[in-house]
Amino acid sequence: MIVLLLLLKVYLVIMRDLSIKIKLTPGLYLKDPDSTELGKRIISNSIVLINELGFEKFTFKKLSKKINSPESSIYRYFENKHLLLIYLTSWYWSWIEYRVVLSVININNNLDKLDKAIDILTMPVNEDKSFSYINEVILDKIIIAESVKSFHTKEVDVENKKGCFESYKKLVTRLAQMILDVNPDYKYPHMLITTVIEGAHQQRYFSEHLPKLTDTIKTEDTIVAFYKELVQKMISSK
Amino acid sequence: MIVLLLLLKVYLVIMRDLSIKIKLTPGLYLKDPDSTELGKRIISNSIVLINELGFEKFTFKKLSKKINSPESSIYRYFENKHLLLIYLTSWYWSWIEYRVVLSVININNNLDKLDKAIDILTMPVNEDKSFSYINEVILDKIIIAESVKSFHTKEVDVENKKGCFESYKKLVTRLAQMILDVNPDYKYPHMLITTVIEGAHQQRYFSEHLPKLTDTIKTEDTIVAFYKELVQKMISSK
DNA sequence: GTATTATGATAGTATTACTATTATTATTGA
DNA sequence: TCAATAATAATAGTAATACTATCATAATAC
Repeated sequence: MIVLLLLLKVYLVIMRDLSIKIKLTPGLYLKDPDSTELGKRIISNSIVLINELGFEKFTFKKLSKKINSPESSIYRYFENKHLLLIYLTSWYWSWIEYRVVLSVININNNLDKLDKAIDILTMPVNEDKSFSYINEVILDKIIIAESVKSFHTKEVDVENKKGCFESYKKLVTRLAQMILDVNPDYKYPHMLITTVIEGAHQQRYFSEHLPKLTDTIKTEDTIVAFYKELVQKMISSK
Repeated sequence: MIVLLLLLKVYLVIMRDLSIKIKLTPGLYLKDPDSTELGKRIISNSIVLINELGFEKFTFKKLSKKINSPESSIYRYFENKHLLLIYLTSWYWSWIEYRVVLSVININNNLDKLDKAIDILTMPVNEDKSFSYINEVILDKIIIAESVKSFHTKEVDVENKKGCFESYKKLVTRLAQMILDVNPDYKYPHMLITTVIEGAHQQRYFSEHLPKLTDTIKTEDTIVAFYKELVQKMISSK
């Protein structure tokens, strides 16, 4: 009983610690949106609006109407909508990493750990985990539909130097290490992981919009199964 | 000797046939750019300019300056720059399919055929095959950097109905069939192929801009090797 | 209770993404 | 060969986008 309570405490501390840690590098914003009420309204409403309009048709003007604040106030938080998108994706990847860490903490077999982690990377987010002011279900949709745009720009090298993609790199690094923990000789852990992460998102997008490009079945989750098999076959020595 | 000449003739007929076949569905354009001098200048210069500026900063205005024709003339060929991008990617996938068909025609082992096809899907385009007025080396760069934007929009479903993505689907269907020719029991041929195609492009992009997300080595082509192994391991009936 | 900071209100600008109109060539076809 | 047709050029214009600037006001901190 005491052990259980202790475990629970460890959980909560980690959760609290990590939830507080979803503070992102200052290179992403002009003013930390997590530090004010307006900032939080910008984040939560931009998620809804980007999902509704798509990133191309989303503008700060429209967002300003939605939150009843002047456009110029939004510009005090983010240089432009592209950096806001990077902020959202960074938050997302940090949140995914937090969930990976949490879900793996009481597993002591490396293969099982990796398996659990792949689950989190490839499964869709179905319920809002009610992480403060961010709707994770909608954010997950945005990531599937829009996240590739965050790094497919001419500014990618400059932004990369500024640290804009650290959250994603951190997650990939962690998972690459988890692969190496299972098979220390495996040569391409980063390629494998990004193939899985981006591939799973891509397949989800295809199954909704371009079903001829995939083989998903409505009733069962073929995507998770496919990428789990992929990882297993690739890292099995021999 | 006669056999050789006959083979050559078959080659040329196929080449001519396919090269002529890189006429794309009329849903993509208002006026076929392949039918006029101006249309061809629009295509060839847009490839160069999109590569230079990136798709976001590319505009019909800037293109019109480059080709010394009014902006309104470009609008007579394409409704907007997004449909021009779809046109370019469609042309690209049709061209890739043409190369796949050609490279595989004199191989009679299904596994070797697939292997050769994966080569074409995953290798970068190094030399301009001088296909008329289109620079395939630069086009390949655009596809790697920008092609995901062609279908990651709110209009994807409408455009899909108009046939905008038929070239890509046709290629994927052909390769899925090639997988089934090797292993008729394999369940996810489309997923596997899109994972390979998009994955290879993604890894090339990462190796240039976000190297922490991949494991490529400058000296050798790890990307081709990685995805070949992936396909082989996935379809081998264990 | 003043200094600081955050937000609101308003205005303005260059560029983008188009549409429209008319003039001028080039091509076709009778 | 001349008229009709089609294609392009030249020019103008508009609403929206992507910002920047300024000043007033409200909230908070010391």
